[in-house]
Amino acid sequence: MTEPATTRRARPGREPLTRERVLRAALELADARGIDAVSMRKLGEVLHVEAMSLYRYVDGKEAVLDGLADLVTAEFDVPVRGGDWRAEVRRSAVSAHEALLRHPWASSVLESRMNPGPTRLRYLEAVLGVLREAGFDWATVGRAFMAIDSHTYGFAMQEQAWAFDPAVSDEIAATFAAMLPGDAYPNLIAMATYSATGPDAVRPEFTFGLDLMLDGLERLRQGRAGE
Amino acid sequence: MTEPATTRRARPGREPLTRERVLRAALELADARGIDAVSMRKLGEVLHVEAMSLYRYVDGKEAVLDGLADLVTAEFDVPVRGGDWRAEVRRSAVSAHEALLRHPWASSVLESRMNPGPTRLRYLEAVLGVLREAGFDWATVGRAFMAIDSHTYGFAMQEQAWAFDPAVSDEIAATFAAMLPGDAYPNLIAMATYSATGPDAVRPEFTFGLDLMLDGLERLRQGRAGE
DNA sequence: AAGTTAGACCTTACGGCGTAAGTCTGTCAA
DNA sequence: TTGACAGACTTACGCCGTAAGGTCTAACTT
Repeated sequence: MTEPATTRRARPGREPLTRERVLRAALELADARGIDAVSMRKLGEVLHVEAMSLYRYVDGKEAVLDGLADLVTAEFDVPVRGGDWRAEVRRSAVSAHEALLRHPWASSVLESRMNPGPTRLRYLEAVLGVLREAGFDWATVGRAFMAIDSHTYGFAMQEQAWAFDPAVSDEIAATFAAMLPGDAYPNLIAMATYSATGPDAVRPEFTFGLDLMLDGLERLRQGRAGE
Repeated sequence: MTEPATTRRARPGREPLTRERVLRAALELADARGIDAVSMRKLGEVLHVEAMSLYRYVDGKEAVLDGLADLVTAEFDVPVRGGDWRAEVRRSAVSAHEALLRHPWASSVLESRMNPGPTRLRYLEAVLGVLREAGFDWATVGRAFMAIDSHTYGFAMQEQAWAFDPAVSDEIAATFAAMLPGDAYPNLIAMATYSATGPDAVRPEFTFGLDLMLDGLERLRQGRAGE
């Protein structure tokens, strides 16, 4: 698509639209009313513009989602070289997870995006760099990145799928017990009971799986160092 | 919705519709033409029925997706008690991953589903049982399950996002190098080059992250045994 | 000053979607 | 014979993304 070059002309009343303004509006819309509310028409409405006008700044709906993905990715902490690889990778993963929780719609959007945006590329570059610098060979770097990234996105999505209405979270166990065919699911019921009773006893913990993998990687790294 | 009870009457020409037939048709449609092709109208067309007729057997589009999710979940190997917990959990995770690859549309559908279906509940029950039997406390069982499941779904989705057209996979590196601003992404380019050159050198490997976590869990379990 | 131009925006239209509401039509129980 | 009713069809509404083309206006020519 043709970039609208430097703004030479502007309408009197309104400040001019830009790709940036469109995407920012989309982000607000998604945060406020969910990802399904992000339609070209509603987006136009928010910007006081007809839907079709957006197509001058954005290649279509899919491009809006790509842009949204990049905006959220920009909230990830980028790991820095030269430090403790494990701490850096952990920090970036944790921050990514937090960003995904801030924007509940984001996990599914980010995860289904082919064609990474510039921010994603920068993030990728940094993580690969840190891992490589830590001494992993390229094959392991690739696998480690895949594993950590998968866990991050996958976990955030699962968290949302399990996010029942918190108002009734105390009653989940009871509901479950009533809902399920009698004694067919003892473990499920025990689990539900347990997680409902204790003070947030089994609140999902992103770092559990993350640390399992980081520990394993570190062990792998030290094993290799001895070769 | 009111279940259509035992089939008492049937139209002459056609065999009667059932919830099962609807879902099976949806599965075929999704496999053949992608999840976006699963619309009530197209589904009706395939079944030689108007879209609205489907609503007698199925609560709506969302219920079709729920049903689809359950059908795919039914392809997962269920782990069995009494054996090696690690081998059983691994086998079930690997089979789940394979099922998700067989139905490329499935990861996103499964992952976004709240309200698990009966098959999912059975699967959950079995995995929880095996983990519990292995000696983990409930908190760890919950976290372990979350971690493994997240990795499974997350990995399958990532795999698809990275699945460029295989016909051009040799040229990815070149494309990348040309596409990216010069020397800003050295690691990315090195990685791309590496994975493009070697004989499928960095083909994504689901079991890498999975084994990292299983190893960690086993270590954790043995640590606890000594208490 | 007048004419031209190009960017920004709007209008219309098409084909698709999910589904609420209502209608027809055979079959079977009474 | 009649009435109920399951199983299908019809119509309609308000969404959606976007192709194609039109219009307005500020700024640049000349």
